[in-house]
Amino acid sequence: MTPTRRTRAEQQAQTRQRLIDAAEQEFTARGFEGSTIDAITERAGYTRGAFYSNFASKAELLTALGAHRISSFVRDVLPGMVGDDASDALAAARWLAEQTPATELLLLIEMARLRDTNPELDGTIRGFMSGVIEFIAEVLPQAGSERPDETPQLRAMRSRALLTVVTGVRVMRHLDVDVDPSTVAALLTAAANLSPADVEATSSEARR
Amino acid sequence: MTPTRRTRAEQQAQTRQRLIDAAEQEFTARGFEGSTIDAITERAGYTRGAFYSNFASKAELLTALGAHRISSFVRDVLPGMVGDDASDALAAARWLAEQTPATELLLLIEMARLRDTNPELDGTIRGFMSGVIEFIAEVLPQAGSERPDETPQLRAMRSRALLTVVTGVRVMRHLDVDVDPSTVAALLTAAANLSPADVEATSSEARR
DNA sequence: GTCTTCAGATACAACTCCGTATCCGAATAC
DNA sequence: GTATTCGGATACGGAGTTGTATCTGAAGAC
Repeated sequence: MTPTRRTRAEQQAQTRQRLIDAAEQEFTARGFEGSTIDAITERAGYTRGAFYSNFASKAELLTALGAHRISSFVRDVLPGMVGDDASDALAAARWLAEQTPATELLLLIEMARLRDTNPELDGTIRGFMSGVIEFIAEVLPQAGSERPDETPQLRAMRSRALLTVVTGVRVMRHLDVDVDPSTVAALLTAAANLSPADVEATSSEARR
Repeated sequence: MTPTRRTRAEQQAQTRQRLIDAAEQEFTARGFEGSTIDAITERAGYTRGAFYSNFASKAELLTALGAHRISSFVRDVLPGMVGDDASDALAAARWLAEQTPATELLLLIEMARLRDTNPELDGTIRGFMSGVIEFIAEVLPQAGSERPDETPQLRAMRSRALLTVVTGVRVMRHLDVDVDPSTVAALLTAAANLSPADVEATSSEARR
């Protein structure tokens, strides 16, 4: 059925990966403490023995999962979100609306809550976020390439603003609040086109 | 030490409230499944007996906590966030930045994750969100009262947009990403001043 | 003042989960 | 082909958690 690996190293790598995948599903469905090692291994098609010969503890599995998510999210998901087809803000908004529940985001939030007891997660989270922000900053200019005045700082600022909006939308969706695509699109373009002038303007304008 | 209530009803109400407060701390610190009834009751200064004579299960306590949070957040926290002193967007942004970790938001996210196993949470979440959105919609006009063309729909739209941005910022902060106050301020005013024209513009503008 | 009721404490039984210790069988080395 | 190594399975002890069942002391009724 599944193409069986041959060498021991390949075999174990596959086992390890399946455990990580299963853990992601369990974690997002039941939370970290809510997930049991038995449930994870069973979902992956193994027993507890397989788990303990690959990881020392549940926390270590979480760390491994975080590291795995960093790369795959930046490589596979983000590009469709900011670049390419989504250079149109409205398209990006629709893409956001159609996305399946924000698994990695919820995972990140959970990891953040576990920082106190598992300090090693701190680096994982930080790495993930800076990776995402850098990626967005790189892709951003394509959507507004007619503006040559962009400093790296400005791009970074716009990137963070964009990520903030995207995150907000995803959380709202997770909380069953509908934000209609045109609103999302408007927010996205506002974030992507932030300029120092805008920022100056805000305080005086709102101050009436 | 603590002013002791007299009647049974008052006494029990106090106990119940203390259990709810303790539960909130435990839940936000360790998550729902991560918290034990023993830890909650002990933190509140009671034993398991007190718990089971006030709640049928941990899930019921969570629901009670959610209901309690709905009112207190809308009454006590939100006003400082959108109205009054914060009619200045920059002030609102700073207020956001200074806020302690977004306890009720994290609680809400956790509750959303538990929807599948506890369907009654669905109504709680929905009630909370619509309450917040309505509140923002009511307070909003004060900040931009010179615009008389506001339809209820537009106000609702702006309210949702604002809440989206606020939520995004709070999550970013929880994930240790700094979004500087001026950026937040710019996003907030953009959200608060959304107009149908903006929305129309986005698609064509971004489409180049 | 006596009796009743009930909030909360204590004790207990069943269950679940974790981690280790032991075992098995198939790749690797020779 | 035989010996060895090691990924993964099985078995078990121990700790922690939940829910119930029973008990107690003080508030309320009369």
